[in-house]
Amino acid sequence: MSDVARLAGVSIKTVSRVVNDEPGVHPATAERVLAAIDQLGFRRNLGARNLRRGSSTGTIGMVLEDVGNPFYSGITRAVEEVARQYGRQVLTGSSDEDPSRERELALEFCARRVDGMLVVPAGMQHGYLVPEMRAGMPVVFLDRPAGDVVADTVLVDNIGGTVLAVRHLAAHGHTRIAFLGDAPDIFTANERLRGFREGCVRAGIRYDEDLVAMGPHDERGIAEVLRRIAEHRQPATAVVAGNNRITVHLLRVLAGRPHRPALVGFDDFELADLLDPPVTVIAHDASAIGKAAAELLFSRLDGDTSPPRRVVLPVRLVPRGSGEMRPS
Amino acid sequence: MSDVARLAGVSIKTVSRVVNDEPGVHPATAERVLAAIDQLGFRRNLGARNLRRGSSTGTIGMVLEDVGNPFYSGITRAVEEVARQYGRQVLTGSSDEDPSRERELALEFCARRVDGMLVVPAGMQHGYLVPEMRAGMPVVFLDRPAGDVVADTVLVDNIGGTVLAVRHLAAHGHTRIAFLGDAPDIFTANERLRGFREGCVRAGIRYDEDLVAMGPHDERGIAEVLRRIAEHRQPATAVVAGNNRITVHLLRVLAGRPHRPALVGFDDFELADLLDPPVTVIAHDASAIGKAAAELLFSRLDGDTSPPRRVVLPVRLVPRGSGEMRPS
DNA sequence: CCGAGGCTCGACAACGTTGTCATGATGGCG
DNA sequence: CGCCATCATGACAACGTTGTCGAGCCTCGG
Repeated sequence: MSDVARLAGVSIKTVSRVVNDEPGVHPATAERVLAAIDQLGFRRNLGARNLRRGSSTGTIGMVLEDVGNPFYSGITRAVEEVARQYGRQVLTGSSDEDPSRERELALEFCARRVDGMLVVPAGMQHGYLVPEMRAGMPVVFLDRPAGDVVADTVLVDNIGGTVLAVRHLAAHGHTRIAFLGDAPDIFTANERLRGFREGCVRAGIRYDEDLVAMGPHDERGIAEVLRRIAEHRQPATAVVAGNNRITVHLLRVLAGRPHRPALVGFDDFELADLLDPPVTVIAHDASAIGKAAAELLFSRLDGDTSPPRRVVLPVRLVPRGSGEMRPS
Repeated sequence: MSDVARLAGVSIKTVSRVVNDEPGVHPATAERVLAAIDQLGFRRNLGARNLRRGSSTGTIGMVLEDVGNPFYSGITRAVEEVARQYGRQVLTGSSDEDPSRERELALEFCARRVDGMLVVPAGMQHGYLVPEMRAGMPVVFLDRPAGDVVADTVLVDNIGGTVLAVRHLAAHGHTRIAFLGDAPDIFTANERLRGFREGCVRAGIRYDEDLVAMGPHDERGIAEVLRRIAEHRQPATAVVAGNNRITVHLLRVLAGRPHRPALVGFDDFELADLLDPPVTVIAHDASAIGKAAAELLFSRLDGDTSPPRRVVLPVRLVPRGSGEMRPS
């Protein structure tokens, strides 16, 4: 900036005035300054600006599990959209379901003085965020609640969704239904298991632990589970898959088998409608989660100090065929 | 920081020494300082630190078309991975194929003094980056080359891929092949069209403009194009789809039709193998693109000053069935 | 007992920017 | 012509941090 000032024959303060469109600069002077800026390729240093003004950095941080997962990238996109409306940039980082990595990322964002943070919790301990939150940094948790702090949270109706799935299968005559979920220490996985159990109760079906597997989420593991379930004295005729990854892997394992169980998957996914049979799912909108969370965050930044909110977004069952098969 | 100093009864410089693990602080003093830091929830301000040290901000910027598109989110993930190895955070922004938005995002990143930038060009003008590049900021272009600056670029073999696709279809007896591509002002779309034409020449097939449609990339538009092509005196018996979005929309339009053309799609996509028939694609690895680009960027940051490189990543044809159908 | 040298620690400036205030020039008005 | 308001501009401090340098103290060898 001092280079620009020297070249234009003015003081740095005048340059500052020009780049900030402040009034009280003679048009001819402004012209000279702009020419100098152009010639030198000057770009003001936002870091220094924010430091001096004590204003916001114009960034928000987002810690999620894996940007590469379409579910989270849909969320990211929606967040970016909202952030743009509010003139903020988004810093993202993937925790890979590792609590210490989540913490590391979040603290790094804090050190960068983000205006607010969106977190998909990987662990159950979030006490490390308390100092920042007390200092006024809003934090919104997405998809899963925080372990040990009260804060705004945006979830989907995991229990209600799985109840729907079981009811749907039961309505088509299934009485032996299996549940394949993710590791039980993941909040959503656990909730969906609870929903599964409650769905069984409501549908008057016996809940059988032998038909439940939590954890395996690769093809090998799922094939193994399926084999075990098939060998049961009373095998399952239908399966509820606990998330989009599991559904996809399950489909791959089942591909080409003559006898396929009925299936309802949690999470919608692209091309589910074009498979054979089309896959019935519990659908919810990733971008709606991102949008709700981001808007909640920005309302806090706008000064909303009401008590922490817990938003639970609705899910809906999309019948496509795979859940409508009758037990053979 | 001065609060911490006051509370610990030391000067701010000593606090600085403690948070930076500098030697020469008495253990007892350090203890007091750490206690004060903990009590006050102090977190050092990275912005001020970077300003003072004149060092890098530890961030890189990434402008792409849409984080929500699995192709780009795969790239993003790979970039994040590499950035992490080099201790950098990633700022992302979606241009939505809008050149002015791309420019706005890129300049914003510059103002934040990112150490380097990855850009999926939306437009053809990148002169606005010249001042920063001259000032030493490395820029790597991904997926498409820059319009008017020479810089590192990572591409996939668009032409070779489409040539492969045509050869594959021709080998199965097709002589009337259609090409559905994206808008021709998009580099990849145009390259793939060139590859299509060259593929026709090499396979001894007549290149017929009536069977080419560039631009429509929603279901409605694609249905319309298909209708037009089907009404041709010599209709197409096979289609090459120019990218993953077009392939998916095309599949949806074709779903349930009795007579379906053979199909090869550019870009692989999840579940392509489970469709009926499974979709033959020209596959390339999104994460390989991101990895290559990020590594190129960091090699520049490490001081590599060799002339700009153009990396062209290979593609391969994955035969799955949809391209192996013979003309009826 | 003195000086050298090591160990702790603090005062100060500086990074690039902007807010505050002061300065000088200009113009209008009585 | 003198006064005051207005305009255009600059000098300076400050944001939170760290690099430089020097001060004070203690220890140890001569």
